[in-house]
Amino acid sequence: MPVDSISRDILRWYEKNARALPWRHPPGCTQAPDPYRVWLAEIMLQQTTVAAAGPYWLRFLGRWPTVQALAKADDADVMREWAGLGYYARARNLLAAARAISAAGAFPSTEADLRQLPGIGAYTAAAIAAIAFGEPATVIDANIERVVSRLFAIATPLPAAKAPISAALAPHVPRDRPGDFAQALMDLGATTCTPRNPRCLACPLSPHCAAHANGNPDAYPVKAAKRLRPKKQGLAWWIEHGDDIALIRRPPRGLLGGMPALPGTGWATDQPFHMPFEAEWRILPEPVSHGFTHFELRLSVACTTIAHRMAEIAGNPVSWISRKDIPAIGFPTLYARAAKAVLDQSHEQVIL
DNA sequence: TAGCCGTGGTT
DNA sequence: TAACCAAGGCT
Repeated sequence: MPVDSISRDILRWYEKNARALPWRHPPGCTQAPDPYRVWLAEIMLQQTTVAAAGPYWLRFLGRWPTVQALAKADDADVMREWAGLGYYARARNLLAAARAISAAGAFPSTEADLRQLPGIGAYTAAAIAAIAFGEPATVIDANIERVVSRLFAIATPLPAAKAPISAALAPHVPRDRPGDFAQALMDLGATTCTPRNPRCLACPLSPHCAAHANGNPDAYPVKAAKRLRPKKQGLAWWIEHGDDIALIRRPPRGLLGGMPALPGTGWATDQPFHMPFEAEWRILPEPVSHGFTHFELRLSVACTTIAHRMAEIAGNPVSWISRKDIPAIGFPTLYARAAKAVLDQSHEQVIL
């Protein structure tokens, strides 16, 4: 079989330039990595930077060192540990998959079997199969899409370009080192074949690269135009009773699904403020600005103190949490910032 | 298919 | 500053 110069050159580059990551074995390592660790990393890394996922991976692994341990965890504990990382459906699917794997008695070891688990799609199934089990799967993530679309000057706009990209890459996957090959391409995309201003002079694949030869690597990959994000607004209610704060839990699916939250109005482009009951309300001078994937939110916060605690607010069941427990409640970032704004303000008043 | 789904860093 | 982007999956 002839030597594939593309896989040879990228693997050679990887020997010298692989990023040292806590879940990764060094290039050329003959010992297979623990599939649980690889899976946990891959889920956390979906649409998430290495820098953001790293501390979460270490904490999860310390608390739940095996898939069996994770399978026994309480849902609320897992959601609290995930708080701040975003895309909370990943955490719900992670736990569901852990329980399925634990019940099955063995970790799925093929791309096809991995693909059946919740939270594991085409990319993640191929990545785990290649990295943890040595299966010569064709791994395609956003980095590899960029590298391959430049390498072969594929002008079809994403996401339709996915199939031609996969077809172009598949013949180059080395059967003996598919995991290193995938990770090498991802590292190359992250450090060298970057979205803007790619460092072609430092790239081991530039001799093979059609976009480099054309002089316009920046033009790839071609992407469909994306819609602009609408601006929405809303009001959160910070309701104190003695030392306690009223919290709700968001519905199990959808935005911030299953996460603790402050009660409040809905969010919309022209959402009017209203209060859930008559009281003396004080509105914080500045709303909390928070960007979601498909809209931007300005969340104002209205504060009051009540004499008699209620079991529900605006139809939502309420739990009362002590002030000192707020930092450990596992708020998603939006509500963590809203709570901080309130607590910072009351702190100022004490000082003044 | 395309919209939904978080957050923080980079340019 | 605003847009872009990240080891995507689900419906």
